Amino acid sequence: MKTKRATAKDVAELVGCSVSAVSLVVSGRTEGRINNDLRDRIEAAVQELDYRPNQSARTLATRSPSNIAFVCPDIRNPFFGEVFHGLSASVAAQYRVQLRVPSSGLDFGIDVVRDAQSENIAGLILAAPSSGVMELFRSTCPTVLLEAPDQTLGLPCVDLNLESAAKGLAQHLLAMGHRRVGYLSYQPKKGTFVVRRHHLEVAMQEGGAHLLDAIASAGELTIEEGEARFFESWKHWKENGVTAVVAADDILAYGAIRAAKKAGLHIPGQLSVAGFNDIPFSALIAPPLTSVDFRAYELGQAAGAAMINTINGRATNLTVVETELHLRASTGAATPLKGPKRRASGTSSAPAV
Amino acid sequence: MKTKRATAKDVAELVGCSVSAVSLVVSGRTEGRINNDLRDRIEAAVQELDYRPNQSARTLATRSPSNIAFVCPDIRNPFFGEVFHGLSASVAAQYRVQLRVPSSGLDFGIDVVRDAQSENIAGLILAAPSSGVMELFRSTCPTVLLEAPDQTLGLPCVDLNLESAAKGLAQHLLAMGHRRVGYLSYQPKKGTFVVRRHHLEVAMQEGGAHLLDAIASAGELTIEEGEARFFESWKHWKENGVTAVVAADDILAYGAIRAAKKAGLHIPGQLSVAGFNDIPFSALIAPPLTSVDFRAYELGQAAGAAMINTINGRATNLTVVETELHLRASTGAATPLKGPKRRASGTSSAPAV
DNA sequence: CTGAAAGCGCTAACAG
DNA sequence: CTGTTAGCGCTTTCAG
Repeated sequence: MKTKRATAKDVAELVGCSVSAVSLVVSGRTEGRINNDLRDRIEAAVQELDYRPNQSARTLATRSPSNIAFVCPDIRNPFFGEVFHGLSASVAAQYRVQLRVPSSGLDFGIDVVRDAQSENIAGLILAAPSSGVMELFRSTCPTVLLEAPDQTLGLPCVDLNLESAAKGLAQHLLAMGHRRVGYLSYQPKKGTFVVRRHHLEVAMQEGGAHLLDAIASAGELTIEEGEARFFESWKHWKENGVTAVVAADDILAYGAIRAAKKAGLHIPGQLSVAGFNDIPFSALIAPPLTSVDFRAYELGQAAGAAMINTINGRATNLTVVETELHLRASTGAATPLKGPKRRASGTSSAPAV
Repeated sequence: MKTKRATAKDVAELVGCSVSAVSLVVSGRTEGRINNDLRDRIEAAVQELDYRPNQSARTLATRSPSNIAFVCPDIRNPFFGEVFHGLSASVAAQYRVQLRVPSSGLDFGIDVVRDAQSENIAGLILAAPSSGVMELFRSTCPTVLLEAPDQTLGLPCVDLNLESAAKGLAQHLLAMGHRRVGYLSYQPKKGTFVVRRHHLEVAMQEGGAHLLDAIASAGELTIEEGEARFFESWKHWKENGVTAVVAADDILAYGAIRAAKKAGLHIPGQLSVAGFNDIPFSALIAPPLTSVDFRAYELGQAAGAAMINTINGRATNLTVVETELHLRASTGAATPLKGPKRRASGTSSAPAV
């Protein structure tokens, strides 16, 4: 069963020729080098032995690796799956892409990056790297950063237009009359999350509104965490007249919705909820979630294109992928209120749909 | 910037020693071999040059690869992300795992498998391989199959207990009075889906009920496909008195729910819906979906364990991971009906929640 | 047209 | 204790 994998030497011995001949034949550069008879015999032997060249050895010899590594924090998040898909498709003609994620926990550390670097890879893509990782990072091959605003290393980046995303969301909420908005954050030190919150806050303030942070930010990107952080913060928010909550990511928003429902709040009657990312499930939950579409597939494609350019020495500094706000039923008009502070005592129970 | 990666030779030259010395030092086997002074100087040079051994070259030399490849159909499906996570964690002490997926399309072909095999890998894990792939497959290293019932090659397998899953679901539906159940299938030639449907049908029949296939099975695992197939089949189902629909996967069930709602059907009042997989979002949609939990993380862990065993020559034939039925609001009592056939003409519109 | 030889970066015997 | 040698599987000059 575990037939030892055939090597070029095996083929050569079977045919009675040299290894170089089989090398030429399998790589198809037979033109004017190998006569047709020999070629046919080699090809037959290749078939028979099911020989396929050892890619690692080939890479070692040619110094032209055939795969690029994609490192991301958590592949369970459908967002990264979609990014991976776009990336993979856009480089498929020339490279295979292999995914690397932390074996456990919430985010990748420098170790995962170094593991990837220690293989022979043509390029490296780092998705949403933490500042901790970037401090320790040393480039050893063409590298592209994805979703890494604030990282001022000279590396090519592909970022989302988070400013327009946040601004769009803010304007929507402002137009609906929201002046006090709770914010459920995640990884407050990671560039992409810093920026989301920042632009949202700026835009809200320009509209004369305020962002109120949750008591604590989510430690993990799970529904449960979103739920727990919401419960923890709700008293504080309620006392300060919060009429809408924005979550740093849809998954947390799901948790917020669940918690709000459990607390007997009607959405959006008593509380509006919105998120970032717009993963496909956001349109299906109850109520459908207002969210900013991050165009994950495009992001992956852009990363692939940037990678190819970088490998070819035409490094692009920064690519920006646009985002799109999707308005759904989870956001609605703010409950009318009089002063800047209101005591939303109890709940005037509208049927929680 | 793109400082050429340092090699063992570079380190040796800087220190003025042989490459073997640095090899011994970096791999920590310095005991009684290298004197402390030399060791320290080498370590200093390693630091200075930021030397890290080329893993591919090391593998080539030692013939003991350090990573295992995981091939799966579609990483956008959170199920596989979770499996990957479990797998990754369970082999972390000894191996890194790298993911391989098709660059586009819905399923991996033999090409993806061969790409993986052509690297130096310690093991290969194939998730839900199609029969087409398995026909062409030739093992070149320890291989473990995941979710591959019906594949009678002599390879170690990790499967779900699909029989108890389907039986549990059937019994639930039977108890609720359902006698005509629509079935929304996906990839009807892939082992895992064949088996899901089969056991469901058998269990339904034992209870005197029938499974009615959709007009066509879903070509892709997306909400849209589920929706389209439902619409297409609903007339047929309705005419035959179908009171519940089971989807081969939760994602399709989401589509069915959306379609049913659009058709003005109340769930579960007029139609019950259930799925397989129980991805985390299933508890959040409206209405929450009754589904069979596939324990993705455990499945991944089991695959990791089976892999380790196989590598160590103690191949396990088959590992079965249990499943668990989660009852939620999407399933309820069948609308009372008189004969085996009922004309559910129109819709007595109960408010679609 | 074809084979022998060198070398990619590393490790593992074996001498000194 | 340390360096030299050989070789992992492949590609690539360079002679013949």
